[in-house]
Amino acid sequence: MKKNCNFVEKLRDLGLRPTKQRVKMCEVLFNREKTFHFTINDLVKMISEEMNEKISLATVYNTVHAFQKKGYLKEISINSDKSYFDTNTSVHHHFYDEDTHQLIDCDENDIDPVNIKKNITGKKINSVEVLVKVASDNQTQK
Amino acid sequence: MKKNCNFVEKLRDLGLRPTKQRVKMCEVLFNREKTFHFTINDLVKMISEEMNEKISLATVYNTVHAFQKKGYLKEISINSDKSYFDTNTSVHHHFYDEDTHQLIDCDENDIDPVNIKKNITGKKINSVEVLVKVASDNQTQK
DNA sequence: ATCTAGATTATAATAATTCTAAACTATTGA
DNA sequence: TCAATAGTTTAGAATTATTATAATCTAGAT
Repeated sequence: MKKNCNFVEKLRDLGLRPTKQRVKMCEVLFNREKTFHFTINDLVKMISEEMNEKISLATVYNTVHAFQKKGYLKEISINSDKSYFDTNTSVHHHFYDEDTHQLIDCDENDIDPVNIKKNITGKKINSVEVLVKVASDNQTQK
Repeated sequence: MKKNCNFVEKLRDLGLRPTKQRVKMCEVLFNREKTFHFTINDLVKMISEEMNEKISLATVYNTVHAFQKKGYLKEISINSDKSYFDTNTSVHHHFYDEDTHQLIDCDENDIDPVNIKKNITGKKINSVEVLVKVASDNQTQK
């Protein structure tokens, strides 16, 4: 997606102090061709394996939540014992494979735009997320 | 919704042994005019407050999951520290109020049917859920 | 009435997440 | 340049939801 980005500037733009840890996390998360989904646990592993770094678990949580609040990451609504995040912050939807527990991005053309005809009075719509749960053809629904 | 249902028969039909605890839970969950959403914690409270009964937490978990597996309850995909269940098992969608953390059923007419144009090869669609996150008009997105 | 598979229970264990408070550091401005 | 400070990181403890365990109990069959 982005290459050799100046994450220091990007962080400053978001109003986040560009600490060593945050810049490292930006590199792991955003210095890639493709966006992807992850859990906190995945991310901690990536940091230690890909970057050979150790960032405190508390900092990983803090930073992911800071990025999320600034709209730099998106949390995906799926009922699971853990939280899933997405580096793709554009409006898009997901397939969830109940066999493999994998999340797969819906292509823009896979699902027609969702038409909300009536909203709750006095509220504004922050997001519209579609989750399509799929499983093997030859098994009963979980 | 249902009144004076024979929950013993209903449980048997589902292939679940109609124990005292399961019948009590059916009464709390399904002996109402309206369907509703709850967490395990809500349910435990309802059992002790409305019915003046004490059912072990493990049994409440077991039973809710048994009901879910049999399609008598539906789990709602929302990212939260706890799981939400719905006594309305028909296909319908939800508003989630980020201010009050309340789940609200979408009326059948609030949202047009979601049109999935392309599915994952070899998989069958088990469910399509839309979650519309809303918040007060006069505040920044959470 | 007895048997037994399935259910219930209290409690322990696990796992994700948040809290805490001390140590550290990026930025500001003298 | 350097100290002040507000924001950040950290290890570890605390919290919370959920699942596992293993002993006891019970609905339904014989």
